Amino acid sequence: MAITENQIIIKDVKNFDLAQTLDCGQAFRWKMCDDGSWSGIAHGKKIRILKKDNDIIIIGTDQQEFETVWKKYFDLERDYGKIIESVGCNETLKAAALFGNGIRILKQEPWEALCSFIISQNNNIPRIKGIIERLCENFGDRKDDYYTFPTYERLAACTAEDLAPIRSGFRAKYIIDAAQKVANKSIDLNQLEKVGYSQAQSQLMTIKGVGPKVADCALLYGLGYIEAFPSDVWIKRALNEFFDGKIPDCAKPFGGIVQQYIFYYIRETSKK
DNA sequence: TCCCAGGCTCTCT
DNA sequence: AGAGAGCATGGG
Repeated sequence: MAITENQIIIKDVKNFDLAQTLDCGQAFRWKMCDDGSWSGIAHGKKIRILKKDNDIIIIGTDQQEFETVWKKYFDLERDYGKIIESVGCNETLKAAALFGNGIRILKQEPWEALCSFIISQNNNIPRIKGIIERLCENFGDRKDDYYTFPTYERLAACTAEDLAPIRSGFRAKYIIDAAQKVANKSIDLNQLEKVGYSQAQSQLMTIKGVGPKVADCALLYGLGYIEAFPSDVWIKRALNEFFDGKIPDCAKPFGGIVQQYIFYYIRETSKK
């Protein structure tokens, strides 16, 4: 790894395609810039990231922050090549994994993941992005030219009418219920990372508007449960069409990653 | 215009 | 326990 004043370079990173990872529907605050780099906000910080050959360059950070924040966020210590190899038990699965071989599962902040996927229900990705942008602009903290993701404390103090400007529809009351349950400690998100998948899922489902799918998204993208397998309309269609309704056994230990390969594969190949 | 979207709640069998 | 309507909003 090479370091200069305001950026770091990570040499020879495998299985990391920025577009595949940042625009595959797992996170909603990344934008591609005119020069092909990507700009995003996470953990209250804004960075730009780009790829040059097989090197990853992160602008707007330093080594200390990289070690404590971005290394984990971008899941850089996981060997995705090995996972892709081990799902060879099924030809369609293998094809999907190879097609999306640059996807990494981002380890997002638990509250942001939970809140974002509450917003995602019965919704489409462009509109999810818009709602989240308005949520941040209205209730996040301003930091020079951007807004952080709102805290649950801030949203716990809101009414559904207060959230009207973000135009989230019927989801507003769900956001508030989630924020209140986290704020008043009836749900401890940090604790959920340690209690095991099933326990964590059922606790999340005590929130109004959180069912198995939204819970699985929070578990996978926010709480580090790589075995969580969010099953939305796209995945259900794909499972029925290609996999007899359920994922092959060889994929189960890292179902969430495989789920993302399938999601990306069917959506990209169905584009006109 | 119309259909549908990274679903869930509520009600009625 | 299983099926189906309704939900807010707006992208394509």
